[in-house]
Amino acid sequence: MTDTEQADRRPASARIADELRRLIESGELAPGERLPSERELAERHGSARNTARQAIRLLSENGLVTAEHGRGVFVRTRPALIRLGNDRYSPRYRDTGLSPYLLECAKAGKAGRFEVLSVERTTPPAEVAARLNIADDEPSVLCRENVFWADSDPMQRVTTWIPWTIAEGTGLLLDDVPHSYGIHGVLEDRGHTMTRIYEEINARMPSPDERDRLDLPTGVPVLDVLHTSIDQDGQPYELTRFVLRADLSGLRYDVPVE
Amino acid sequence: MTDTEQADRRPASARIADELRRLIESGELAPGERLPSERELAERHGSARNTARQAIRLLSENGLVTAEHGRGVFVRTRPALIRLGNDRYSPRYRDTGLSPYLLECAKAGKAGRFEVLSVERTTPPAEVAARLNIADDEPSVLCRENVFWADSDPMQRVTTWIPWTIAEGTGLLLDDVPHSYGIHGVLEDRGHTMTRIYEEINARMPSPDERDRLDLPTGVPVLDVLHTSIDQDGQPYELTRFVLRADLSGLRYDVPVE
DNA sequence: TCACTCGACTGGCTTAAACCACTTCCCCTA
DNA sequence: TAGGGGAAGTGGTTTAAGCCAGTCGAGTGA
Repeated sequence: MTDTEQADRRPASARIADELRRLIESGELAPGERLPSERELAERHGSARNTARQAIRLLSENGLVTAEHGRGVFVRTRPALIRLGNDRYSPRYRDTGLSPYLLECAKAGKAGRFEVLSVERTTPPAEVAARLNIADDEPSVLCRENVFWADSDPMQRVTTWIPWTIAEGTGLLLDDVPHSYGIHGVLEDRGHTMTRIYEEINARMPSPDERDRLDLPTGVPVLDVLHTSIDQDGQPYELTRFVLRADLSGLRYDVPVE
Repeated sequence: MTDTEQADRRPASARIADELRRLIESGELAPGERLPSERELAERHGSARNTARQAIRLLSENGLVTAEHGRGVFVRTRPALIRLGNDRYSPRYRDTGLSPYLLECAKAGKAGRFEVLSVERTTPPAEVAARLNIADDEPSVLCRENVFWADSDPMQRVTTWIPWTIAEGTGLLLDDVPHSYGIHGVLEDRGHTMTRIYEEINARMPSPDERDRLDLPTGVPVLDVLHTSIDQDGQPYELTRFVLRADLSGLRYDVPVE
């Protein structure tokens, strides 16, 4: 009784969302399956289409469904995590000769690759210059922008800033970094040892630009990760910022028990 | 020209959102300041109120503004990060005698405290039992639920499972854990040394329940963090899950350069 | 057989109007 | 002076209608 009363005083959109949520969580609506259309949901509940739309927005914000323009609204499939731990440079990874991203993709049966958007010598933003401990009034950093793909999904946007004094002569200006371990592999080959000294992780909804570039469905937050490393001399040598979709890729740190 | 054309073919709500975004990023609308009301925005742009509303939703999803029922829409203040690195048990923290959360709150000039929601001996969920390497068919774990407050903001929801064999006799069943370093301090006092072996971080929109309990404004994602630790004998001794609002608390790992 | 077009369907955006719920503050009363 | 009531203003929800834009398949034509 109390339940019914409580349910009835809630907004209609919340009630529609609850019914759909129940169907999804009980498995009656399987992952990947299409929900009834907005118009059908509205008619079925005797509501306006906007009310059904609001219900779907609620589910979408909860990560249960994803809307695709012209196709329909679909139940989300379970997230596939991508490893992104703090032991990124540990021997466990180095031994494979692959970057952690490629390695995780391989384990998940996906084809991973970096697409280079741009490589250029630029003047860094003030915050980047400060963290890299360099002057920000001259074009003193190498800035690389990549997109990492897992199969056909754009997974993360990566921007890396490296002091020009470290980058010059490394071949990092090429579109195709000649090392399957990526930039870090090239730098290690040149005698640099790297230590992570700062990492910052935030979650937020994507900007329209990010939504475009990462091809994000509605309601998917992004993880915004920033980290810096120093080399063996204590000099900051790299600042990297990732923006990655949070539904297909989480962050994982997993130490095997020996 | 091209810009204008491009802008004109975009939805009106996106254009309103862009103008507000510009005002916010340029500082003309300062953090904490109130935006024009939906009705005023609509009239000013010659649009319907719903269109202004949609614009605000876009900004809200991007974490730029937050809507408060009956009061208005406000520019977000800059996130105050809470440290949550993998060096949680390092001497740097131990020396202070405070848990990392309390320490970070102190540094940020906020009063942090744990509110205990429940402490009980229960049967763990299957996944928890598996990670703690115990049988899941008897009430064999201590389960604690806390809410962590920073000043008057409910910041994170914490659930901790500890094998009963480890928990019994520690005083962990009390509402008030007798140690400012928290559960981990109590366990360390009893001779346990802990090592983080698994950490998983995801971002998603909150469930309605979480939105209630954490008192979340619209458009704020949560970070969902799960980790386990082992003791000196290699036995899993703890599984903790945090759900924390992503706008007031990020995750940070910060090693000072010596 | 291939390529294209078109129609039916999907979600996305907008309008205009109404009512509800919450907050704030002012004014009036006890 | 302290408290309560109410008005005004805010965001939240809903309705009903229309048009736009993307998807997909059936059918047509070369």
